[in-house]
Amino acid sequence: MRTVRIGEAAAAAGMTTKALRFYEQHGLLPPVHRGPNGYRDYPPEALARLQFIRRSKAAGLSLAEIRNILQIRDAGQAPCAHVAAQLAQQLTDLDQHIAELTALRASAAEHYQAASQGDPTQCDPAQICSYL
Amino acid sequence: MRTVRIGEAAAAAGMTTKALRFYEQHGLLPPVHRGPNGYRDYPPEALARLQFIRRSKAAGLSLAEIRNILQIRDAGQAPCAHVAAQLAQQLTDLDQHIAELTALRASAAEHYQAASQGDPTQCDPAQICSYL
DNA sequence: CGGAGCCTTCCTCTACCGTGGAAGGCCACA
DNA sequence: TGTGGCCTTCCACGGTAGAGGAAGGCTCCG
Repeated sequence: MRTVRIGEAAAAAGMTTKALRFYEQHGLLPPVHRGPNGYRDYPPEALARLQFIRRSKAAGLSLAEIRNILQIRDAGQAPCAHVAAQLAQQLTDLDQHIAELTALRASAAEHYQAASQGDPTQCDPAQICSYL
Repeated sequence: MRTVRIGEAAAAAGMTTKALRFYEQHGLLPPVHRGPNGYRDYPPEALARLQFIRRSKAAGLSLAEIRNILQIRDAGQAPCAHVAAQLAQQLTDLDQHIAELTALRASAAEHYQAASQGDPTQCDPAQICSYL
């Protein structure tokens, strides 16, 4: 198992080198060993961590939340309970967000009905558009 | 009908003075007449425009979209057709956004099920958390 | 005359997640 | 030796809709 440079690690995880440096800078990746030329040298195990970040992002977690989880794991604890709590919060947030968008959609649909059936010649210029 | 200063206009429209200057700067409000002291002097008709902006924002339109509508009206045309098209687009966008969030919610719910029922002691540290 | 409360402009900051580019170093191949 | 392809750092930008504040001018009231 050889170490890889940032480009290869990024490609293996389906990310960009920019993203990896960004994650390191923001505490999602520990400072990695540097070769004599200053290049980052990633051990093979780093890939699992990158993939975890990927999965978590896909699950809708923010980088801050992912960082929290990683810190728990790095402290030697199993983050399962924290992950469950985070996901529960996520569900609540999503439900509220979806409800808001759904309400907005209903309101937009009403406006749309009015606007598409309305008569432009009856629109009062002073009101700009009477359908909004 | 007297002209009003920015504070009064903003209060009447339920906005802040910051917002009014911002709208002017971004082309939603035409440059307004200034008094001899440099203060902005809003004519009473300006209120309708502000309220239109308010309604449009409440309908979920972005400032850019609102600006487009206002430009059409300022060009002497009735923006109804454009408004209808904009709202139709808005509906499409909302539907897609809602669908995405709904899918994300389902996936989060699945993860949550797994995480809350899982056994932390069986979690492989190398994977950080097997429920994500 | 003094102070409160408006107004002006201009600059910075918010949150999110990186992307783009500049300037320069390192390495291999022809 | 040159050239292309990696790598390094650091700075700026994007989109959204303003908020916050500094420094200074105006106006009204007592």
